[in-house]
Amino acid sequence: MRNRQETPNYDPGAIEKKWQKQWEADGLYHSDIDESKPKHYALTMLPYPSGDLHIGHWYAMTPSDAHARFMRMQGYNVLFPMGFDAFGLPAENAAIKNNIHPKVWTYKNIDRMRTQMKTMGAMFDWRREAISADPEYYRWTQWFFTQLFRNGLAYRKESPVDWCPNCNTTLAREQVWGDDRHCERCDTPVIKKNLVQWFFRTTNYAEELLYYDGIDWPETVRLLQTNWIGRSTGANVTFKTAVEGHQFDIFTTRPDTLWGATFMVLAPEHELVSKITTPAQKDEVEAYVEQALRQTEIQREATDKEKSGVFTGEYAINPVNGEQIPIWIADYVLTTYGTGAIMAVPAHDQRDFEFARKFGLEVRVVIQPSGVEPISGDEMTEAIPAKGDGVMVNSGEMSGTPGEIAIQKVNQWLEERGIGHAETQYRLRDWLISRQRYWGAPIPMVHCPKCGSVPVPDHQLPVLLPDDVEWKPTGESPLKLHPTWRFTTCPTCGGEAERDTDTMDTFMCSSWYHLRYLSPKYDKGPFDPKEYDYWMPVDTYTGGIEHANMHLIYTRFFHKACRDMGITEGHEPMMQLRNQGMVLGEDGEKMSKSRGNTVPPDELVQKYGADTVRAYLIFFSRWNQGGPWSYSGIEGTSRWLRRVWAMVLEAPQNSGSANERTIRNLRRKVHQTLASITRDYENFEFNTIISSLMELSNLMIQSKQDGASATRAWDEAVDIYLKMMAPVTPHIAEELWAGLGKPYSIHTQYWPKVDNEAAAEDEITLVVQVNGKVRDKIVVPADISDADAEKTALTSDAIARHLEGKTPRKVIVIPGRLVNIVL
RNA sequence: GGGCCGGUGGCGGAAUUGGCAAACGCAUCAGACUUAAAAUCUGACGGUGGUAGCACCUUGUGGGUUCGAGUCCCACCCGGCCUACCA
Repeated sequence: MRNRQETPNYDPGAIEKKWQKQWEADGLYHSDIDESKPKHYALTMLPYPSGDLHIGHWYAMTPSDAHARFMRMQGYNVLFPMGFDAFGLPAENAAIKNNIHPKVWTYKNIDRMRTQMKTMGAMFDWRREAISADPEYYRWTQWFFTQLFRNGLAYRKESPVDWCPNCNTTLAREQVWGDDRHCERCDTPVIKKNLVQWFFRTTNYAEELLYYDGIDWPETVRLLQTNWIGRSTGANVTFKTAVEGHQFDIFTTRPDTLWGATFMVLAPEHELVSKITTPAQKDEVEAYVEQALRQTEIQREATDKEKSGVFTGEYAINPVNGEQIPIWIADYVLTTYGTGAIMAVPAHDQRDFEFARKFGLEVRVVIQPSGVEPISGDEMTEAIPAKGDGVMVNSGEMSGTPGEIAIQKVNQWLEERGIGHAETQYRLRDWLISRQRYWGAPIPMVHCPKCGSVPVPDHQLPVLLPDDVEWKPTGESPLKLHPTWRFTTCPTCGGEAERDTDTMDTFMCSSWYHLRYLSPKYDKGPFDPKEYDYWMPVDTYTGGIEHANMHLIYTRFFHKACRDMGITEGHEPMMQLRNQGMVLGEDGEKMSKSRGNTVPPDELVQKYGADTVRAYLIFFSRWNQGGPWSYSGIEGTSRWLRRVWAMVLEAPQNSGSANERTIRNLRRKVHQTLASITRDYENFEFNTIISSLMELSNLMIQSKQDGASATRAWDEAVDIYLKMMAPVTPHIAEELWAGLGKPYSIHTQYWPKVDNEAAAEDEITLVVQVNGKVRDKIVVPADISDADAEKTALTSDAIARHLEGKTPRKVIVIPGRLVNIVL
């Protein structure tokens, strides 16, 4: 109020535009190879150009940007690129709805979102922008496909696959969610279809993907991936049918229960079913198979469904004891896992138990748990899981083997007899890559009646996506309906051939975008090796945890496959991963248009400025946790920035000189804050960065009132303060920095160093407890000895009152903190 | 059913990783400034009792370890996420 005349108002709209222009004009955020500096590749997951920048994008990108800026001030040459994951279904859906070409829709959205993103003031190097729908980008996506094909990592097969009837396309296993098995994009329950599709051999890497050596990834992501990959160990055992001697393998995690197998179960789709079924059972079996297949088509539903199945009429010989046991078929056995056939041990497996009880099959106990009465198969009401503490019984010569060594011993026994061998199974499936949609990178393969599937040669890439296509979904690939596009000649024999009319899963595009950023215009390969050698691997990667089992698995697979093909180096693409949580609406619910609880970032920027929005987003909660938005909360952050503005610019009310104690306290707080904020930036703990800055400005404002503003300590405090806030609130920091006549730009300054002497406390508050209860607080010199601390504590009046004349049994002294007197 | 994460004032959240619970902010209340309002500034603000010094209670519940537990261990309750006939 007093200084309105001379102090300009904080006008974020004006200063933010000004500096964004200046930074762009100066190329302040261009990052080029510089061998004299250590490099830091900071990456945040690229957005899909949905049309509008969402507050979630701000939430994801702001801390990523702040951390990148911090690293830059730490002396690193930082690369922080941005681009667009531009292929994908929403473009087609919007196209259908509004009758606008997917390409037009997508590129219009990109322009809009790029403009919006620039208002964030992030240090993106836009020269490195990559857009996955550009032909110069997907040329290399296609090139990678042909590389994978040539190296045996891409193959084509017919199989029952997940089909989304709404999106009219197949999906990868990872893109089918929830207990009702719905489409990840549109929530429609998926159905099964038998189709010929392209797959990548992700399962080749199942084992290696379980190792996270040398990378710093959150425990939760590693756990999600580990569970998804689903490693289980056991044995494969070969059985024969009794009559015709057909061989078939089963997988079991409990080979030590082999003697308890009282029947076998094949999946209805198992190839042996038609061969072994006896004439008497034929009608019943065929009816069941048909019903099971139809059911799969509708949906292989319901976990708590009643067991069903049919006897084939044929028996199997149990290789461990020569017994004949009946072979059934049942839909609780899946073709897609293991060998599609199991031995059933009802005494020790709940599913088998339910099946046995329903159909009156024998239940035979072969593992006797310790400390329990011998159990009888007839009397059991549920299966007794075979745990490690049991002992094998009713198992011929293996009887008496203790549980801890049973599996290993049986495996050895099986191997010696050539009956079976130890085996590891993974739940992970190969990655289904074909999509029956238009807006994607065409699969660069040609199908020739003579030569089979032939990859399009490198010099013919990219296989361009034609513009003149009827993209309305019919269940057929739109490219198939194009009058001419699919007809071509075979690259091998020159004969008439057809192109593959499917496009690739967009997760293929995003599996390597971090490589394209290195050199988005490079045309001799997917990336410039010079750039690769300098920048890779990604040092810090940030993004949502929802990608744990999709993008983050795919990109690791992709990198490992490329390594084995000699394209990349190292075992992992991203060294450090950090996940953000989710900003919820003010009502604590997930934001959605239908709920009406979305938060529009553009309006907030207009009202408060980008710096306030950035600061509030990282202040309101722990970043990896997320939480509800608050419109009144952001007012507090806005208030803080206005206070800082006034603190730096307004003429002091008290221009006298501060006393020594004020100066000492000011410097101590500044350097203590610097130490804790430095640690917070390093650890991605952003919310406490803001609260520490608020605390410090509260003290600085007080110091200023006490006459500190004409001192060197004050200048130092302001200098450090602006540098500490620069990564989070880059515009106001730059403006105030410039206003003080300091050299442009604050963002190229080095991070200040902590003065440990200044930060040291010379007095501490000694907490004195009696029997663990705080009874006194005494200010003492910081370097007080344990003995003196004890003496001081014991002589306090307040303590004496609580001692009631008794002699302490024990006194515990925690140096610099407290004394606990135990009576 | 299995796995994981979480539960701290009216609200969002801090807590040096076993050492003063509630930092910082929001909301609220009171006061200053103002003709008035906004903005700004000052103060109060976990609960109970007391004029007060102070005392007792308090981190989902119950137990345990420890001189000392929001933090470690055991059991349970609640909420969220993932997964699911995976043999």
